[in-house]
Order: sequence, then structure tokens, then C-alpha cells
Amino acid sequence: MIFSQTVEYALRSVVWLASHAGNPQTVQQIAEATQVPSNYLAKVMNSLRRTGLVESRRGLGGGYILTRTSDELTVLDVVNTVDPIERIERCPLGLKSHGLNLCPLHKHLDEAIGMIEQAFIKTKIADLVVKTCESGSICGKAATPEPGEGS
Amino acid sequence: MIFSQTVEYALRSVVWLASHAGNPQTVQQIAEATQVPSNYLAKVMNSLRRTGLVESRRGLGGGYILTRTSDELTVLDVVNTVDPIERIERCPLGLKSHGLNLCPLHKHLDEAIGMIEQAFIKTKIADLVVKTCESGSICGKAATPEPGEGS
DNA sequence: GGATATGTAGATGCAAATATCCTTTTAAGG
DNA sequence: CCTTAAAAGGATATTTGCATCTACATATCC
Repeated sequence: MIFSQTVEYALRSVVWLASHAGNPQTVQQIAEATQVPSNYLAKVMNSLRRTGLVESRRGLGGGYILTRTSDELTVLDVVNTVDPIERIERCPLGLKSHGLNLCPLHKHLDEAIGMIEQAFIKTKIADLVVKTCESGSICGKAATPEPGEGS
Repeated sequence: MIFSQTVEYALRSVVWLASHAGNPQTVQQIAEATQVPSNYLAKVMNSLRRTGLVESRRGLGGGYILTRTSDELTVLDVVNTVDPIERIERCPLGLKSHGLNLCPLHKHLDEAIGMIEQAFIKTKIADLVVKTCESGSICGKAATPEPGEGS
């Protein structure tokens, strides 16, 4: 319901790239940092490349980088790449009787989708980057374990 | 993405029941009116019964009716029965470092989910019933074919 | 140019959501 | 009772999203 796993993965990865602008990140690096299965992540990154959100470089020193700055890149861009948001334009019941007008049900559902869409347009990837810690994960500071958190 | 097929089916059916309050509707009737595969609909209706949103009567003259009036029943009630909305409460990455605080990514995603949840609480099933036509479908007037739309 | 490190592509496996079918239970009406 | 109409339950497809594995292409470094 609501957001697919793949959307999660794609967003985590893009946020990670945003916080490492300029430095190509390999699938392995991204996978470890974002805790996404690396084999699957490879597919996801490839999708992002095909739609032009990221660039790839092969070979030693290669990896992925964003093609835009993180404040020119919205959550919607990422979401629409891997699992596009589809507005309800026609009645799923295929009734001709109300032409372009949706019935109340689908009108309300579409409005809900629209809200999400708007929120995702407004939110830039830059807004999602954690700044309060040096080289941390996308989501705190996993990479720099705190004192007293031995495992 | 966003809404599952089952949610669609459940909502259509409940809206149909709402517009036939008092008259038990059989799975067959609901299925035809809402264009949902009847065998699958049977499962969905059963779920709605288990969570108490509808009552069933077996045997001749049986069918399903709502247990509440349509303005006491929200879209969220229905959605949560068949495909519950889950807020993001803990960081999916399982990082302890930020305790109860979500990272910006998951904070934003959760807010989006929260918006949907609110919208679905506010929307009553009564708001979704088409009133402008007598015995029509949930979504216009499919049941009363217009003149000149022979088939 | 050989060794190594990367992304790219395709085949396949697996599990969950969706859909179908068949049997059993329960109720109503004669 | 018996017949019929309905829901309830269970077994089984089908489809799709998620994930894994392997082979291949391309770049860097020595």
C-alpha cells in the first residue's frame, strides 16, 4: 500500500548520491549505505540512468552521480522513474455516461493522489539530505557508530 | 502504486451498499454493478464482514448490508480493512542513532501517508454516493442505459 | 595488453496479490 | 423434508513485484 519497496530503494539511493555529489558511488557502496540488496539496486540504478536522473561511469573509479543538483531534483522525479504516479483520468468502470467527470469515489481518490503528487513536487532531494553529521548514512549516522554502541 | 486493486473493489462495493441501504445485496448483484470479478469480490466482502463493516445474511433473500449508516463510515474504515495504511514509525533502516526521530526522507514520506490518512478519515462513504440518478451505478447511471446507447 | 574494477543485460527464482473454481454450510419457501 | 438461493471456506491458478545469479561490456591502472 501507498509506496512500493522500489520507490524506497530509489529514494534512499538518490539521497545518498546527493550527499556525495561529485564522487561517483558504486552500487556496492550505495547498497551498503542504504541497506538495499545490491543485485536489485543495480537494476534500480539502471532505471534511474535510463531516465537521465543519474549518470554512470564504468571501470575502476566508476559509479553513479546525479546529473542535476539536489535542489533541482524532486522526489516526484525519482518516484516517476521507478513507479510512476498515475492520476485517475477516466472512470475505471468505463462508464460513458459521465463523460470526463469522475464519479465522487474516483474524484476523491484522484484528489488524494494529487495531494501526494504535489507534495512530491515540492520536496526536493536537497530537503532530504541529512546535514547534521559528517559522512553519515542517509538517515542518521550509521557509518560512524556512537561510543557505547558496541556490537 | 498508491492504491491496490482490492481497495478499489472494496470501496466500490461499500458505496454500492450505501446506495441500497436496507436492501441486502448479493455478491452477484454487487459484482455486476461494480464490475468486480464476483469470485474475488466474495473474498473481499468476507473481509468486510469479519471486521464488522457489513453484515451478511445467507440463503434466499440474503446478501450484504452495511452495519452503519454511510455517514458514520469513512473511506479509511474500508481501506484499513482490506489493505491497512501503515504510518512509518521507525526508520526502515533500523538505525538506532536517531531514536524516535525519522530521517528527513522517512519524515516526508510519512507526512505524505498522513495526508492520505487524514483525507480518508474526512471522507465519509455518504460523500461518495451518487445521488443525481435513481438506481444508477456507483459511478453514474450504468444501470439505466441512455437512449441511443444500444448494445 | 593483461589484470582488475566497475556497470549492463538477461535468465531465473520466489513470494505476495489477484483471480478462479469447487465444496460446504446456512437460510428461506414451498 | 426437499429444493433453491445465498454466503463461507478452501484449493488452486495467474500475474506481478522483488530478488538473485551469471555472463558480458567497458573502463582504469600498471
